[in-house]
Amino acid sequence: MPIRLYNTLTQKVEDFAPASDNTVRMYACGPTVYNFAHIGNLRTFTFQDILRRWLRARGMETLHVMNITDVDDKIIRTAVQQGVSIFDYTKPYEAAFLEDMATLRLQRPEKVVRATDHIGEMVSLIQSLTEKGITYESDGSIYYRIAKFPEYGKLSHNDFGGMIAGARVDVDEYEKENARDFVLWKNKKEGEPSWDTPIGDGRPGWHIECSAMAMKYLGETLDIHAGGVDLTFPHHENEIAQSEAVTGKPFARFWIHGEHLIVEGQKMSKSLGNYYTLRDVLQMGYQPEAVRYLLASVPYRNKLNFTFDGLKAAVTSIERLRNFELRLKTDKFPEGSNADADKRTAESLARFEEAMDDDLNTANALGVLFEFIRETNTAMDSGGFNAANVAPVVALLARFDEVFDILKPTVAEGGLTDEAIDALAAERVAAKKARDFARADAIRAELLEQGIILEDTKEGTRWKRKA
RNA sequence: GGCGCGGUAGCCAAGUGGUAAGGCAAGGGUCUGCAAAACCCUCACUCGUCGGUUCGAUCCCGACCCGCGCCUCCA
Repeated sequence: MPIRLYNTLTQKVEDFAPASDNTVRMYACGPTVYNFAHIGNLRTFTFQDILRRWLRARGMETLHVMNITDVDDKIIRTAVQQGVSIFDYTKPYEAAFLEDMATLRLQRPEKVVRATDHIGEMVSLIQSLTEKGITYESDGSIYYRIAKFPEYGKLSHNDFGGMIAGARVDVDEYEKENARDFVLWKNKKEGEPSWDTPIGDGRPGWHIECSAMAMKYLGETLDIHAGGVDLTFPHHENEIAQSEAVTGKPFARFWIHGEHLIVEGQKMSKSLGNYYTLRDVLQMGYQPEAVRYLLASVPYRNKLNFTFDGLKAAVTSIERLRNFELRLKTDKFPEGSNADADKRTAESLARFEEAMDDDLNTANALGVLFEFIRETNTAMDSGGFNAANVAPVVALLARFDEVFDILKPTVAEGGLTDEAIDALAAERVAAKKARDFARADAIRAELLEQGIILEDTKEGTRWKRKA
């Protein structure tokens, strides 16, 4: 079965394959770097990560471009206020964003590109639009006349036809012919950064950057354009208008939108005090994997209710998965092979993949895996699992972790190394053997303080890091 | 008003026209120097409400109630 993805454009789940060769050309709207990313932003980027990882797991190559919006009204306003250049203002947030991505184990897209490095491309695109008679100028700014693009509204499934006639003046100081017309190039304002170009001294509007950068790196028709739901309109609608008016070709074959995250049942906002960055959550003592697991566990088209109960549940779930992996790798199983065990593993792998193929149904995929783990644990307890059955299970877990990536613990800086833990664990075993339980318990307590849990099993003592 | 999404056990959540996955929590048990950890078992006659279609509906249709998103910057 092919991978099936929901396409906002057609409002249907469709079979997906790249248009040409084996490379998926995808563009994902990245962050505006005026602040630290919050967990809501990160939910969207986690969904994009799951998407790209699953495409790759299914044997495709990805050419994934993510933009960094490093110029917009908010950035300019704040930078001017602080008396720094927009570059100096955005630079640390851009770095922080890339750091957060790495912390959350979000794979780096093949290309991460800045808006301000592509002013020339944007200007060319605006010039092409002007040549086609789609733009108009007002007060030194250039606008897109949506009346010239009859398909306007096809992505967000809105009919704007009736509104074209009712020309209004926008509330800001720019004159527009139609309320829906949007700015491509903003005239320079005194005291604000600008670029002196053939179309004037000014700065780009928000929408043009994505069209320009996407087409520069990925060609006129992308396989996938992804982003948060809120971008569907107007941002993505405008991208379509800009790009297709110039090329006459579909801008993207698949439009994939990730739902938002809410916090404790409410929209996240600073005024409600439920606004969290990744850094905030990690400071509370949670591991990045727990955040990643929680963000990935709800299918991307559903709203995700981020709660601390949910985060704790994620921690415990990860432990269950890791415990199983640990058992698989440390238990001694009888020689030979059990046919039922292999059959169960093969079927679970197939069901896991089928769930992921089904529009990235991560909740279902996790269900398959947990059910498999319970059944396999039972088989292990009752002797229905042999040494030769281990390898396929290891492969199944690897397949799972290829996309979820939560099995490997994050080792804190300055924490105990594996070798140091091994040594202490061995010392405790010796103390136990000598029936020096006081010493043994002391070591156990000491390790626990460092987040290391010791487990005495039939095969001996093993240890693990707390999730 | 327009477009769209959702209401499944204490919480999160999958799902199908044929009688409810999974995770967490809770209760019980196995194991153990004690403990911890681990593992196992139990846990929705019921899927917002009311009608309809059907041999049969949580899943299809209609109405209604509730919550939410977008239509303005926003992941």
